[in-house]
Amino acid sequence: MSTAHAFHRCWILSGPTGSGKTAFALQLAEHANAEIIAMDSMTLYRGMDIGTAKPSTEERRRLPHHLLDVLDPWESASVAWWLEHAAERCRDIEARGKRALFVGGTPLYLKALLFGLFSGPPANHDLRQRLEREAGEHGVPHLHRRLAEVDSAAATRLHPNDLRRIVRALEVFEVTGKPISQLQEQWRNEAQPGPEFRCWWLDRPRAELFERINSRVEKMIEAGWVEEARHLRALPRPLSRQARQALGYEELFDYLDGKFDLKTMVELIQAHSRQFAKRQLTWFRHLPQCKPIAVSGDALPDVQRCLVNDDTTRQ
RNA sequence: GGGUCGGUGGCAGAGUGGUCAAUUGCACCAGACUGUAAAUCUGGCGGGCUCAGCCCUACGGGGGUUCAAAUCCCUCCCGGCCCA
Repeated sequence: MSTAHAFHRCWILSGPTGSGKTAFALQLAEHANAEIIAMDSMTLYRGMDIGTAKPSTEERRRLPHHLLDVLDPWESASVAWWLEHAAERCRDIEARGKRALFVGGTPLYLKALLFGLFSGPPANHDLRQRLEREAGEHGVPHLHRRLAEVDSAAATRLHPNDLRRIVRALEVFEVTGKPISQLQEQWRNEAQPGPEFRCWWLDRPRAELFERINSRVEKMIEAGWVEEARHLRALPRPLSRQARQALGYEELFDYLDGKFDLKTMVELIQAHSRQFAKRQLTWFRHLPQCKPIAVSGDALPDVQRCLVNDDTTRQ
C-alpha cells in the first residue's frame, strides 16, 4: 500500500525546532497558492498548543491548515496513521487545484513521505509487553540473540541494546512469519518524485538556533505553558504514551509535583529541545532529497530565490 | 584579625603518593533510525602526532620533599562556615 505516489507533486518545508518554519511557510504557501499540512507528530493533539508551538489562530486564518488538532491527547498516533491521513489531504488539496505544502519537523514522518512504509503489521501491544518483560528478565542482548536466530540481517543492523527496534523486528516476525529485513526491501522500489516536487529544510547557524530555542522555551512559559500542562493533567483521561512524549510536558508535570524549581525545569526543557534539534539535523543533512535553505536573523528567506536555486541544484 | 573546611577538566562531583589525562552525571560533538519518533539506541569528549602507540600541557599560583605528587610539606591568592 504505497502512498508515496500521492506526494509526487507536493512541497515540503522542514527544519529543526525553532528554525522559523511557521513564518516562512505562510509566505511560501501564499506565494504558491498552497494549503498547509502539518508534518508533525505532536501538533496533532488538541490542547497541546503552547508547548508544541502550533501556528496561532491568526496564522491559521490566513490559509487552511490540515492535520492540526485532530486527536485528543489520550489518543495515539503512529507514522502509518499520519501518512494515510496526509495522503488523503494531499489528494484532496490537489484535486481542488491547489498545492499541498507539508510543514513540520518530525523526521520519521518526512522519511515516510519520501520513501513510504513497508506494508507490515501495526503495533501489537500485548506482544510488545511480553517481549519487553522478557528483555527485563534476561537482558536486551538476549532478545537480540533471539532475533539473530530468525532474522540475522536485521540483528546485524541493530545494536544489541536497541530494545525498541529489536522488539519491533521480533513482533513483525511473529505476526507475519517474515523477517522485517525482507519486508524493508520494499523501499528500494519506490518511484521517484515528479518534477514539481520540492523539499527544503531551514538551516540556521547552530549557535543562533540554540539561542532561539532557549528563548522560545522562556516565552512559552510566559505564555502560560504551565497552566496548559496543569489543564492537561486534569483531563478525565491520562495522556497517551505518544502525546506524553512531547517535549517539555513530562518536565512540567514533575515541576508541578514539586520535583524541582522553575529555573531547573526551564533549563531541562531547553537542553532537551536543543538535543532534539540536533537529532533532527542529523536527518536533514543525510537526506539528499532535502535541500538546505541558509537562514539567519529574523529575515525570511526569499521565496523566488529558493525556487531558482533549487532548480539549479536539480539539473 | 583568629580558627576551620575547601579550591580538580564547560558545569556538578569522585579520587587523597605510582595502575590518573584523571570514576561518574550533566552539557556538548558525531552517528543510527521503516507503525511509540519532540521517542529510542550507539560512539566520542585536554591538545598534537608517522595514532591498538607516542609526545606535550594539566587537578588555584609559587616553592619544596620523593625514584615518583591531583594526592605529603611550606607559602601566597580565592571561597564557605565559625569566633572576634
